[in-house]
Amino acid sequence: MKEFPPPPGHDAQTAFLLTQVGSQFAGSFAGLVSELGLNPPHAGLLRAIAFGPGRSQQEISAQLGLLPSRLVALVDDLEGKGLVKRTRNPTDRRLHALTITPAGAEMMHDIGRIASANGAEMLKPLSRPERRVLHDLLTRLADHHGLASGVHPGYRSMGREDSTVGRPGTVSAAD
Amino acid sequence: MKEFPPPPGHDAQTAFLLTQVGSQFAGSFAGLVSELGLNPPHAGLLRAIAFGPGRSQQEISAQLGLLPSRLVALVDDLEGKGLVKRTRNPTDRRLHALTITPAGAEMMHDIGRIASANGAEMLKPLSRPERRVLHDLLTRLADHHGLASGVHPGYRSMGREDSTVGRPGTVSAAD
DNA sequence: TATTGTTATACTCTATAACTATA
DNA sequence: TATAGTTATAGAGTATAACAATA
Repeated sequence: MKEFPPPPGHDAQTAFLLTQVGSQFAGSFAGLVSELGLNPPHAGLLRAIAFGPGRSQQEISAQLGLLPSRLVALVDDLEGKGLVKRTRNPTDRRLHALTITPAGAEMMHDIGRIASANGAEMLKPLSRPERRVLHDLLTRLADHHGLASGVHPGYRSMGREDSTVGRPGTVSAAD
Repeated sequence: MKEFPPPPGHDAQTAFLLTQVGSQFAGSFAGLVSELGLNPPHAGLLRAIAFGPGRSQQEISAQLGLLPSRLVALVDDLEGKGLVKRTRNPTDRRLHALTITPAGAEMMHDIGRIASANGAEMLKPLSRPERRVLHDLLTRLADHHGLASGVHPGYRSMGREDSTVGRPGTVSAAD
């Protein structure tokens, strides 16, 4: 079998497909978690707290790469729903340790079911071996680009100060 | 070789990886086009006009699935940069035919170069055969989910009226 | 004085609705 | 009256900066 080189722009098309399908998957997941009264940032934060309980808001916001002021609103939401709890650290009363409640653990379970169902539905057109191949390829891409496991890059802070151009750099729809 | 079934949640992890990597790619592309003074919606609109010139704003907004009022602002931006032109239809003076200017065609070329360079950079960890496999898998996923070729789902209108729940359904970071 | 968390504020993006002109 | 485009307005989402409590 002869190897034909890819046509010019092939990589661009592949990359575009990746953002297109990725956005579709994300939108589908967002629609499902919204039925639980949450949005994707909520789900990601809840997950971060569940997997590393007892940490301060500062630590969590640093891990997820979001602003402390934004974290406050998200934690407020989750606490208002009784899914997480703030506990002041007695030795340093400035720190608020974040933990999930039993209701939060249940919610995590529901989110997991939703995520599995969503993944199965979205990947339905691929056979199981093909899904494994896709998983392998995506894992290598994620590793190469330094994407922290379980942390969605949508959390990353945007707007660089160091850029020579210094354009607003809006991301909008393509995120 | 024995076939092992994937562990539970494997599909969910694959789907998450897809959104994660897709968001990374989209952000990288957004950063590059911002150096041209555009954002991804600008680029997508310019592309739509270039590939189907002479159509009305109504037609374009329907194709891309965005609101007419939003299209006005985007067209204003592109027209202000001299990349597209509005021409009133003499037979029905309500219609504005959209066409790209020579500068717009040049910009399309620049965007194409950027997209190719970005794609090549993002896919660098994969061999050419692997990129072809990835392209094939993604194409089948896109086809199955009815994603129009070249139209990013970020354009789709959000907020459904028909839903039984009727939640805001914010997409935010995960898009 | 420095740091954690919070609140206040502004800015961008997007969506809804009112408006103008053409038909 | 209906439609294409536009403008005005309001609503989220997000970022910056000021603030109070604690160290």
